Amino acid sequence: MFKQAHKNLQQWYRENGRHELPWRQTNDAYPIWVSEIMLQQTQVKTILERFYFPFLKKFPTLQDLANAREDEVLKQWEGLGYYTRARNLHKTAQICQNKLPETVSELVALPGIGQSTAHAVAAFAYKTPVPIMDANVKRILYRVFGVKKANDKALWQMAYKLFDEEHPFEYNQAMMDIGSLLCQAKQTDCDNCPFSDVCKAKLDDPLLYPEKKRKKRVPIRSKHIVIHEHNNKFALRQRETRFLNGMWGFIEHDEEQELEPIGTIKQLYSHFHLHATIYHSTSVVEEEVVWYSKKEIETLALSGADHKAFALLKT
DNA sequence: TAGTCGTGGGA
DNA sequence: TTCCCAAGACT
Repeated sequence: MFKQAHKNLQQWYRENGRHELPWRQTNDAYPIWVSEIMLQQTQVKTILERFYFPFLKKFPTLQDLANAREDEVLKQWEGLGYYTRARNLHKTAQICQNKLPETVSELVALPGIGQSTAHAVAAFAYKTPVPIMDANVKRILYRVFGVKKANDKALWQMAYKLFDEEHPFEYNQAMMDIGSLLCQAKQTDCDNCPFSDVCKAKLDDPLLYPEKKRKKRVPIRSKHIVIHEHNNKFALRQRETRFLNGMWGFIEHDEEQELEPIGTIKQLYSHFHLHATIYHSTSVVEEEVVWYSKKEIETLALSGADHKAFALLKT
């Protein structure tokens, strides 16, 4: 059915694929898995420039990661966001120890590995002949099949229909690259696309596929963050909440404080916007806290908002 | 199933 | 500025 398209795709991939991506330069499942977790909801550029190499330098092997403390893993993840990814990465390393499993069913049972990542690891690390599914692939599927709306089940069915069982590894890598380079969310290059002859959306307007769901505005939440200082040390707590779990931060209040603010910060999260007023205090702290020097704080994993707050104090 | 979970790139 | 959205998982 897609024989000619598959042939076009193989040639396109040989000539235009992103072969230089570092996680394509290895057969080791460990760095491939790390890259897949990092790349969840995160752009390639960000991972490539700031996180992939430092993380692997700090934890070169699966065992090194398993033997690390969770605090160390979170520190390496600092600034990347979705910190549950880091804690699940650590958990999975401790479960597997020597080697990541090869099958989709075993992989998907591990913390932080869903259907999408399980297929990606199986396909890229172990060359298992299964199709992958991610934002790039989804966009191509919507367009090739001319579908504006679909659930996961329908998308997986389309993925298996379009799949090239003869050259699964190259096909999957190519799908990522076509989605990233040609079949983008807001821009297409249909003239150079291997699916040009079979794409249904090309007959219409590709940018109308998939249908955009209008987002709801996120609420603004106000907080009051107090940086307590005593003997050149600062009061921090390690969060035990679901939000930013495991991350260190200064003392937060919902209510306005009887202090002179040193400034305000804004932090944009996915589901709310934070407007925080920052205070500096030398009075006693009633909450249970840990006191750290400025140098010690640099070794802790802090969220973006806490970094902004602390920066206000230092200037 | 819809909400929760971070941050930054780019238009 | 404001918005979308990027190699999703979990509840």
